[in-house]
Amino acid sequence: MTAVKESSTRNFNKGVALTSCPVTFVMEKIGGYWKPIIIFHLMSGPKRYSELKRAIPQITEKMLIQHLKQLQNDDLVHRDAQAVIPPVVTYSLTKSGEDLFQVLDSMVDWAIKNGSV
Amino acid sequence: MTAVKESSTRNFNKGVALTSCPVTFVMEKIGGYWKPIIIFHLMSGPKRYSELKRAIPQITEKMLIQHLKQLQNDDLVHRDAQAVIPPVVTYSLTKSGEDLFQVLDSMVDWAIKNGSV
DNA sequence: ACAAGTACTTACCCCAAAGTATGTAACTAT
DNA sequence: ATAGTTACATACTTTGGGGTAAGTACTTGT
Repeated sequence: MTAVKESSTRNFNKGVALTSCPVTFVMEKIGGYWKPIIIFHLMSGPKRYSELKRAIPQITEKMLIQHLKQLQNDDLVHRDAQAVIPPVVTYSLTKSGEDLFQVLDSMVDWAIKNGSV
Repeated sequence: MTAVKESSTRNFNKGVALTSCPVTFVMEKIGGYWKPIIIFHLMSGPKRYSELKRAIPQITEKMLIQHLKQLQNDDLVHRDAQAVIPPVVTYSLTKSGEDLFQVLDSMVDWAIKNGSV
């Protein structure tokens, strides 16, 4: 157990910045490499786990379920599992998840304007 | 020198995903804890280094200049230094930086709607 | 003489995110 | 019998972002 100072900036952020800065709030939800990509693929409709895997070949299975779980916890993605064998698990965006379209869209706009692709 | 496998997902991303996914492109520019906050503070006009420091008390000086440098390299922020003593260095948003307003704004919208603050 | 302010720089540490590799349960098709 | 499919789980390692602490050069105020 390595102690973390009570007064560290990290702790301060966890308590204050994350809840008071809306942009950081969003980053916490869709930040990282894979989340926006997963969300993007779910924008075109619900997908099975294996479909997502094929749609994003570079992602490892660990990263895929890990992020799907986090997205569920953040109520951006809904998981529907059918109790059949082989299992059929379908992921879809929640209302909050769908609402992210505006955010991703403005990002794409900016990227196009500013030298990407 | 620890070798990194040629075929690692990371390398693949550096070469492909970063340039082909606009959202990831944006994340690379404004991702992380401090960049959006710094940009936010520059939205209200040019600021001196020390002004930024006072405006964001939790940030360390190392993080502040580090990110200011990265923002310069990404052409989001402009640095203006006057050769006087004590030094006067002013940071301001470039056109690209100002254009980020739409992106940050849509993030704030979403955050308000979805349970932050 | 020396503290204080300005805009940094440098060395070092820590941890969480990301990646690698492998295993599992339950069934189906050959 | 055994290979394949589906949707995961788990142990281990790496790496980069972020943090701490301290120092620098130059000048002004007391």
